[in-house]
Amino acid sequence: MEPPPPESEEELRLRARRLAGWTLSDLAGHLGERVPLDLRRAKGWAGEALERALGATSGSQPEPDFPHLGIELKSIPVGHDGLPRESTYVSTVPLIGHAGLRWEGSLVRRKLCRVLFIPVEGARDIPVPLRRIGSPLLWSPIPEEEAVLSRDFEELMEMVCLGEVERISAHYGTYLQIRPKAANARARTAGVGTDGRAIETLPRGFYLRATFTAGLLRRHFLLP
DNA sequence: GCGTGATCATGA
DNA sequence: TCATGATCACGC
Repeated sequence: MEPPPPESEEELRLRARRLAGWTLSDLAGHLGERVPLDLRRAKGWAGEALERALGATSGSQPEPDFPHLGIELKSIPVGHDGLPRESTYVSTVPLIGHAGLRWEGSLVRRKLCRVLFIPVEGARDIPVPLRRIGSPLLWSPIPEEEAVLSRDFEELMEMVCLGEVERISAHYGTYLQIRPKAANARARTAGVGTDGRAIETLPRGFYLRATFTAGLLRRHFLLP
């Protein structure tokens, strides 16, 4: 049910390809689990179930899901048109001690360097157990995409380091954006305020815009 | 609280 | 209608 980590990229591709066409009910049965009938209290279930089925070294470590292969796994909820319904979480935003952090040395780059996207039907009118898993896409950013991602990252991190975290909204960034990533709006973590003073602020995460991932899927599949 | 997996719910 | 800001669960 839960295989060891795949030994090669090819093995991972084959495992993912085998899941295409399965429903979430099939996936749960394969893993010996129950499918949640409502995702409101199980938002990460599909993504975590795919990790288990593919042999990702689970856990919440800040590194790609398949560290030995340098591959990050992302399930992506798609509508009836096959296009993403949601943005994609990438990683936590380092809010302190990262002045001068460049794209090249970032966790965001390490994770986005190679990503296995697995589309999953996400239309709300399809009961969760009946939602189907799609064909996987092993993606790496083309130079033009990486250039934009790199610029977004460095511009956003510059704001963070200059003490402008509180001024950052999800409107900033072309492909990459910063949004809250916390249990609730009262959560607090250490950050830098104006004048470089320490502040307590809402934890944030980097996300890929849905319009960006839509572009990826369009490039590789026949989509509107 | 942190970092992971994300989707929900509502205001624009 | 859709993206933003808010929220849910889990292991540690």
